[in-house]
Amino acid sequence: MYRIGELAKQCEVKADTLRFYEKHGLLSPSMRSDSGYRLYSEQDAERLRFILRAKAVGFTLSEITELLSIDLDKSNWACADVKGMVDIKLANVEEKIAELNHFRVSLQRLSDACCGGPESAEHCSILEALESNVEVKCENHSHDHGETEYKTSCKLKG
Amino acid sequence: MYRIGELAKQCEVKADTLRFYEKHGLLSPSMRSDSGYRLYSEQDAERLRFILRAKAVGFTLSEITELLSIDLDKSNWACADVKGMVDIKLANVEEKIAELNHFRVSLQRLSDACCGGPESAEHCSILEALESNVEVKCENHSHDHGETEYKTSCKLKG
DNA sequence: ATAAACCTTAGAGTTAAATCTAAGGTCAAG
DNA sequence: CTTGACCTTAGATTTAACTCTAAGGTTTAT
Repeated sequence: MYRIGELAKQCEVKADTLRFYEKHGLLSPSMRSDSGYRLYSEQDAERLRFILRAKAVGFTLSEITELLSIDLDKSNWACADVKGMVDIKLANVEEKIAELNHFRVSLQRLSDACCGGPESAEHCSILEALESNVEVKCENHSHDHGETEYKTSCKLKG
Repeated sequence: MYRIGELAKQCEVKADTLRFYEKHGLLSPSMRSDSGYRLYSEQDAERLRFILRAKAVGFTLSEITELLSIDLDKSNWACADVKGMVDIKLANVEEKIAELNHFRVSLQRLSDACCGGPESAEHCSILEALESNVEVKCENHSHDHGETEYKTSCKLKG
């Protein structure tokens, strides 16, 4: 039997987290000591590891609750059910990745459009792009800082 | 001048959101009507569009607050400062993408390992992977449901 | 016997960005 | 003159997953 701090350390979580999981029905210690300390069995520890593995692949705690209840009652569930959950989650994750990729591309464009030098930001392409509804379309840019020699290889398209 | 609902509709946000932005110092209407209604100028509307564009590339509201204050005081900032913000955000977004890709790969492996059929989940590879510290290593799998003919092309590695 | 390290509880706080509620005032149309 | 759509405010709620606080009890080592 492990006390809360022992199990926490072993699984690299905080004792707080174990209390939190208990409050939310994910994991309860199978015993209490005479003085009321939580005592976790090896089975409890395994359940915790299940939870942590499921977290590591991206499931939320409420999804994990569902997975745990399926796991305890496997014979009443089909593979299709379990795979369905994974596939929904996968679609979910792919959607978030797509959104972030959109951010990434836009940010990269902004970054590429700006010289990043010590010049005043008065003509900064990034700020200009945010000010007007303009799409940054290129990769290299030199500001017009009133100098006579520069190359402008960047086009803004409204 | 636009009333709150008009500007909200025009920019496809809720009036609540505009009040929220005001409370948090991002956007205040330049006037109030005699009866206390918020009245937004075209300049206010432009500021809102700036905010929404910055949001669309992934900046948080507090980052946008910073961008707005730079934008209003450009001459005291360098391109490097602005590009720096974008690059930090970009790194940030790339980190999140990497994390989600990790999830995606793990989920894909789990999904591929499971037949997804109507069979009982008693021998489901997904649940087995979550139960034990096993890595799913392959793409195709048929369960051993006690049948005599099947192919197991999936290996689990402990 | 006392200090340090551990444990208990209930409940509040954190983060981000809204969203909602209640109770009421304003305005234009019919 | 009343109905309905709009507006006002302050403040509570939402979501997820913790994290922290306060006030106190237990264990272990010296």
